[in-house]
Amino acid sequence: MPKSSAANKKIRRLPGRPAAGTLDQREALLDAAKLAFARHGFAGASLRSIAQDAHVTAALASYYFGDKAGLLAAVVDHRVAPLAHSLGAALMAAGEDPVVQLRAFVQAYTLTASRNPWLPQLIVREVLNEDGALRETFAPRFAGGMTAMLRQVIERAQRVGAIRDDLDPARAVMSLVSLCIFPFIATPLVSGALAIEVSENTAASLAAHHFSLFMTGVEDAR
Amino acid sequence: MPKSSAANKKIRRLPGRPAAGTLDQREALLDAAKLAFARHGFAGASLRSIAQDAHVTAALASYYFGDKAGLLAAVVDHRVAPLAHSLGAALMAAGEDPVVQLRAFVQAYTLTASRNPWLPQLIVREVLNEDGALRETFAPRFAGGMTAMLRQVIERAQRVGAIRDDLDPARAVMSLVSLCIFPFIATPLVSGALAIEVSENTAASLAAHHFSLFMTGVEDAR
DNA sequence: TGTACATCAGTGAACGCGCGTTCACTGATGTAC
DNA sequence: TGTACATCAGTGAACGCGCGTTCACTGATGTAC
Repeated sequence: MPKSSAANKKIRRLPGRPAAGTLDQREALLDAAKLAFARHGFAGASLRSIAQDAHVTAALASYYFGDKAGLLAAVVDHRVAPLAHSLGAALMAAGEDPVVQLRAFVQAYTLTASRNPWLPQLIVREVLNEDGALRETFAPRFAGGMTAMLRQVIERAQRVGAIRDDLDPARAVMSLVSLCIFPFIATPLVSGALAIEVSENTAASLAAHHFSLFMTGVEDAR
Repeated sequence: MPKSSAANKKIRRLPGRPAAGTLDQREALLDAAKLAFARHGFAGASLRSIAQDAHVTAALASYYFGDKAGLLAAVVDHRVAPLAHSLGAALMAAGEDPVVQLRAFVQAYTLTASRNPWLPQLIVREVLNEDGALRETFAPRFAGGMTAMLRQVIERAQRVGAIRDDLDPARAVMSLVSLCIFPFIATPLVSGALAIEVSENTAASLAAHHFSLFMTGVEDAR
């Protein structure tokens, strides 16, 4: 009769088919992977360390996701995509007024990023990578749609007279996105040298700062 | 008599002490390393591929710089530091008027970054890394000093009445830096989805956009 | 209800590979005479 | 000026290591009877 040896320092599963309902190991892997990829990059994060964080075997990652690239793709599908879609939804749900839409986007993004700091870090890291798998996957899938939406909103704001119409709308989108994203990827600079608190508590205040700086800098003074 | 075999496909040095004056192999290694680290990250760039780019043996990198971390440190010392110092100098040389100083900084940074796109990419990458060697090296050495200088200039602008004094100066620095740096690290987004040209040709125009957006967004409307 | 068995989720050990690093060695250079 | 030799910049092959991945195997589960 096999007996779980309590003498073992490590708690480890017995071989053989495990009890049902333990299938959230897949979720644990995705969570550990999203954090590790954001912290150390795709190349710098090893499957063994990710598996260890998830209390799981490294072989399980290959078993579930095929290979390391498949794990990254799954992180994008099941962790990044839902958040990206919810940002689009927040912009859409804000009504017709383009200024209100922009404020809603900035608020939604800032809150999401403060709750999930790994998100902008993972994206920037992998979009930065010239050979990054995400570069061909992510940019067209999310960044493309998101920036296109923002661009339309800004062009509408220009037509309505809320934003100077001599401003290049693409550059306006770029600047808005810069203001929103950068504080979350420059953490050591922001919370270190500048001593700014970036957290869920300060998210509303930070969003207000970014939105008002952008809108004032951009508004039609006529 | 040893004869350089012209039949070899690869042009390779003969063993033994080489002719004098070929010592720019060190420089070639630093240039190849700065590009590789910026493109693939510290973990993702191999010494063998860097050495190949520099037309040099991998063993030479260890011979010159001790180890891989030493190569990164040398890149910081001999490639990053001069550019960082020249930015500080540009700000200092701009006189007393804080608004003029800020414009000078934005112009100098934008021109430098458009000429050396690897610079912001390398910095963001390694400062992003939780275990990055640069995180403890770079942030205190450059980012700290640079943000402290900008902060002083902005506080002076507030005293002079050029910037609203209800604005948190640290947040103002963060936003200015966000506007300047982000466009150079989000290349696939900026030159892809947004179709914005970021190059030495457009640097002046881009700098003007960032400076005017920032100053208008931030100025004292009294 | 009890027993026999096919299924298959997950394992653990091993695989080859590319990595950073080391080191005995090479031979043109610069110096001593 | 010519020769002998110590120096040392750089090499190439080898090192051990950790990586991603594979695969024969395990045994609880769910099903058939």
